[in-house]
Amino acid sequence: MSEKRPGFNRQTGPARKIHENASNDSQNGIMCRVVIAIPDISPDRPVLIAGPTASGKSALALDLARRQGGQIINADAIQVFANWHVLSARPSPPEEAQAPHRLYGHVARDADYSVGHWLREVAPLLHNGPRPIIVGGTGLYFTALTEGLAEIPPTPPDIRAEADDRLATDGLAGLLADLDDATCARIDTQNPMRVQRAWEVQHATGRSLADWHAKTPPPVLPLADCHALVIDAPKDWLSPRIERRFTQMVRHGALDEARANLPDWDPARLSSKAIGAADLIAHLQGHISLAEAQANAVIATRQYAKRQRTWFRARMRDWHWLNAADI
RNA sequence: AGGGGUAUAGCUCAGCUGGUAGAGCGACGGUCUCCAAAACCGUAGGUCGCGGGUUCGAGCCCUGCUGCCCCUG
Repeated sequence: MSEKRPGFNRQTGPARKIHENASNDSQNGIMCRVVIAIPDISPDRPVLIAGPTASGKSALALDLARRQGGQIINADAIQVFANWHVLSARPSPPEEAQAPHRLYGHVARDADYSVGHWLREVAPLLHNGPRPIIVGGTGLYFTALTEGLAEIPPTPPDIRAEADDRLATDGLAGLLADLDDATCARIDTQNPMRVQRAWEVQHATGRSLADWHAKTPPPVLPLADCHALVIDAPKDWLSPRIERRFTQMVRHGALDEARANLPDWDPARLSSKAIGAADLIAHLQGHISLAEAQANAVIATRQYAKRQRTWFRARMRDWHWLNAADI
């Protein structure tokens, strides 16, 4: 009874309702009554809020900021992009007005971005300005923040292009041939992206990925120094919300947003990977119906939520788990 | 009503001249230290519409029925 299943190892600290209020998300048109039961949160420690899409983490963050003060910092790989506001479920302007928001929509749609960029942008914010409330669904970002990330220089575009080329002509084997055993043992050698990453690091820096990893610096924000909250959102609870939310997105301008991206649409861009983007574009191009686009997007979102849950369960065992239905 | 076609995994479909079924997608589980709303790995689903018959053996042949599609009237 004391041994809980891995991934459901919730801490059972002193939980009490710290507030109860109703908020009206004017942009998304979603009325939500927020009643949360979380442990004591001191107003001067950084707060981390991770959770699957549509689990209500943004509302929780905003609520905390309004109540205790603090700046809300985005930890979502897609919400950083300027071109998808509604579709990426970014806080609405009225919401953003209620507390300082950082790292939202500040990256151009054709720009590169990655954990490294993010970590470099977050670090200075941790010691300047109000208490950080870092919220998002990108597990890798949180892990990099609290467990450390090797300080590998960004991959130059020409190296990336060379790797793309090499992969296209010689396949995975072509890239693997250049890697050392230690690196091969460390990565998924069947995964083109991981292999390419290792190859790029090797070629751009002259050092192996395994070597860089071995010299990972200490984390920018150790878990012990903050309140780390993960929202546990079971599939059956989350799926209907995902479906409903996409309908809301369409109702609130997701199609117009897609239309604005249509003229120079490039599926290869990172910002184009926003779930639903390609589907809405396909619909605007007359390839599929809106219903199909919607169905595809909902499926992709559910699959994404599953991957998030898997990451959280595996990597955030020591975080404080909150039941989504309780917040 | 007559003629033709079709009925195989949740969905879309493969299955050569008969030897007890496969794929893609979805579902489910997992991996992941720089494209992570990405990429990858694994698992489970089928009394082959129903009933007869031929055959050592039928998803595949014959036949009756039922559903759906097309054509003619």
